[in-house]
Amino acid sequence: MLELTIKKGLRATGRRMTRTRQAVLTLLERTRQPLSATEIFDQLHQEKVSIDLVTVYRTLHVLKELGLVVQLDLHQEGLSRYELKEGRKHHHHIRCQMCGHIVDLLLCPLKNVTKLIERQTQFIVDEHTLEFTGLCPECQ
Amino acid sequence: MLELTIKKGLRATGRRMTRTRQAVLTLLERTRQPLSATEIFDQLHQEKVSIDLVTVYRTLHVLKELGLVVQLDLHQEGLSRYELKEGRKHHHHIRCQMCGHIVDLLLCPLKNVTKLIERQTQFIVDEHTLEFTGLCPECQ
DNA sequence: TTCTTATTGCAAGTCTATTGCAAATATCAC
DNA sequence: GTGATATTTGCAATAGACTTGCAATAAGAA
Repeated sequence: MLELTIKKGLRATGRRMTRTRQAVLTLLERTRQPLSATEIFDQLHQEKVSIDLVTVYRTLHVLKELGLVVQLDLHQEGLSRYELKEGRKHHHHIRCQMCGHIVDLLLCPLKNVTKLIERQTQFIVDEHTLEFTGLCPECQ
Repeated sequence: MLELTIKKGLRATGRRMTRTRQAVLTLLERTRQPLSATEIFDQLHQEKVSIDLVTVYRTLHVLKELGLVVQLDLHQEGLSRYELKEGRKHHHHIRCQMCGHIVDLLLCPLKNVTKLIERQTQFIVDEHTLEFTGLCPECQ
C-alpha cells in the first residue's frame, strides 16, 4: 500500500503523517495529470480542505526528498509540476500548446545516449530533462 | 555578416537597430555560455553600458521572435538563458551541478523518436527540450 | 492526558519576468 | 541638417512562483 510506504518514509526521517500531507497525497494519487503547487492548492480548496499554499510547497518538497514524487519542469511553463512515482518507470511527457493537456510518453530514448555524452564531454551525467510540446489530437 | 542579417530582420518587421540592441548582440556573440537576462544586465553594466533590465528582457524577446536567439530552460534553474543561433545547428546542453558550467552537446538523439511519439500519442510534435545535468571534469 | 517536537498558517520577502506610460531616440521625408 | 513620426527606452509599479521567520497548532510517544 502506498500510504504505508509513505508513512514509513516519513517516520524514518523523523517526520509525521498529517492531515495536510494526506490530502496532497490523495489528490496526487487520483489525478492523472502532473499538478502544480497552485493547482493542488486550488483543487483542495474546492474540496473544502483548508491548506495554505506554503504548506503545499513544503509538502511537495518533503515528498520529493523522500523520492515519492517527481518534479517536472515542462518546456517554458515557468513553474514546476509534480507527479507521484508510485512504482512507475522513468518516463517523459508531451504537452499540448493549445489546451495544456499532458500525456505520458512510454519510451525514453536516452539510455544509450548517456554513455555517449559522458565519453564526449567527460561529464558524469546525473539527470536529464526531456519534454515535448505539440498539438494534441483534439486541438489539431 | 551577422550584424547585417539582424538589421535586415529588424527592418523587415518595422523595428530599429539601436545602441542597446547592439550591445546585447555583441555580448551574446562573444560569450560562449548561454546567458540569463540578469547576467547580460550585470555584464553590460560592468562594461559601463547603461541599459535597463527591462530593456534586456525586451531585446531578448525581439531577438527570439526574429529567430536569431534560442531561449533555453535548463533543468530546474528557474530562469531562462539565451544563446545566438548564428548558423549553429539545433543542439542541447549539459550543465554542471557544481559550478554551473554549460557545455554544448553535438548530438540530438531525437530525430527518429519524434515520429514514434507522433504515432504513439497522435500529437503533432512541435518542440522538445532536452537538457542534462551532471558533474564536469573539474568538479568530479 | 501530558509533553516534546514537527508542522502549519500568516505575513513578509525574494526573484524572474511583464506592463503602462512619459521621455528619449532612430528613421524617413524634406 | 531639420523636423515629423513611430519605435524604443527607463522608471515605477505589478504579477506570479516560490521561500523564510516566527508564533500558534497538532502529531505521536510516554
